[in-house]
Amino acid sequence: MPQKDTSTAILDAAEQLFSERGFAETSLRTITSRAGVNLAAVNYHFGSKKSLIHAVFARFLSPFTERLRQELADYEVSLERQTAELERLLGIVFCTAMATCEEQPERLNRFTRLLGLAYTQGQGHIKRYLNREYGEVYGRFSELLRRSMPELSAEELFWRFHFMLGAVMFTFSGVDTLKAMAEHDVGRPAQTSDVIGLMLPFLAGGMQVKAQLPVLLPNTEKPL
Amino acid sequence: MPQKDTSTAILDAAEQLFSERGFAETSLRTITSRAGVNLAAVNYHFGSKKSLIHAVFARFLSPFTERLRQELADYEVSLERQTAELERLLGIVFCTAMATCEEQPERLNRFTRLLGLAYTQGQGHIKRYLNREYGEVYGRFSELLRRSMPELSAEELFWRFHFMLGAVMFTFSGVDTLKAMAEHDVGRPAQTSDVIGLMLPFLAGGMQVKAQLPVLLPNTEKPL
DNA sequence: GGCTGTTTTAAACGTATGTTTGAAAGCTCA
DNA sequence: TGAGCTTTCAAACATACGTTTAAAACAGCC
Repeated sequence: MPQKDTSTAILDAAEQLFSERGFAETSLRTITSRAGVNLAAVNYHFGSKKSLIHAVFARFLSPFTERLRQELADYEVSLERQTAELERLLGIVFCTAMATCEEQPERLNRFTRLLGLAYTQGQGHIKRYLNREYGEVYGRFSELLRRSMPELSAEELFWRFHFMLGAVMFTFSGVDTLKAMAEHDVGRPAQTSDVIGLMLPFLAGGMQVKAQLPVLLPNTEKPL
Repeated sequence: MPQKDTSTAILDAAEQLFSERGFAETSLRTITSRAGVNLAAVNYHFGSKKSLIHAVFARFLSPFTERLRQELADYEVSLERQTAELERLLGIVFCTAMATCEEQPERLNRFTRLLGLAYTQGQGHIKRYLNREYGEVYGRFSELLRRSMPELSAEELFWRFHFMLGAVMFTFSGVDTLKAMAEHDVGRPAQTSDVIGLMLPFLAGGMQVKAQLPVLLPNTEKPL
């Protein structure tokens, strides 16, 4: 096979290593030696480590957001004939993500993990980059989400949306570890699509549960 | 006021800085200068950066797990007279956490963020330490969780538990940012207890939703 | 006051990192 | 073939890090 070009060798190694160890914990030397290229190649092809990180995100997110923009537009049109439905909207996002890397399903895990790292780990420049570059599609999605749950107050929608985001991010961040644990505990191996199948009802159930004031502090009557 | 002891000054600074930037991104020099102590003090009092990280976790987790162990034992006893109930069990964990740092409510956010970082970020030694030191209480909790949802298969319970964990971790990891966003978007400030109040129904709703095979791939009939 | 053990300090050490350099190698097209 | 451009390479650079050291400052106690 024709050996792959230096830039993509670097991107492949970086994507995998970043997702395994985080950004700060992965050195350019580790990346370049894994990729089988010279250390200086990163600075030659990408300029800096920061730009390499951005490029790793862009390689996945650009095709993904392109597809998603289209899918959301179609969905928006379809709303004129049928009613908004949460699970369908969420399904679109998952399907678009899976379709974006259908020849390498493990990339989906790696990538959600990268997104989770970008959100939780410091490295403010990543969040700024993502927002600048892909913030618009995100805004369109959350508008459609709002329309699919018109009975929810803005406040409840905001928080529930982030609860959902957390469940997704966290799960896919550690999905390989979790799959191994699941196989060990439960005795049955799981595929990514199985996990999504289990997650969708959970998310929809949490999003659509009737709002209520719960007994916030069950134990206030006993001495703490 | 009597200036605080060197060790706790270091722990305070480390707890805050780690939770803001992550472990690898926070240098001992930043920590000691924030704490107003000499650089060598960390190695003198804690031995190494690793041990400092462990100590940061221990300072919160030891009292917390101590309380939680007791609360769970009480709950277990109460199960002999009343039926298991998910929201009550979850409420116990939240309340115990809030009670552990009731004079400094912002520590709860910081701390969940640290736990989230420990889970998602590499640094395998942290996970090993946490499991070794506090794994037992976790096991007791998950057993009680199982009992509160007897109708769920082991597989579904496993995954739903981690979806829930993700929602909690992610939310509290970024709860300060999220509160600010919420105030900006929704116009109403939120307290941590408000967030918990909104989260509990979401979690319970997702956990208890009737299992079903959803239309996994809504769009398979259209060309991708 | 002077001794003993503890704590603090400034300085240095060794190592790892991201980046730069300037020459060598490879490639394209006339 | 050979000029002109792109790409690779080994080496060095500057900086930041965690850790160690040995002397100074401090504390408690006889």
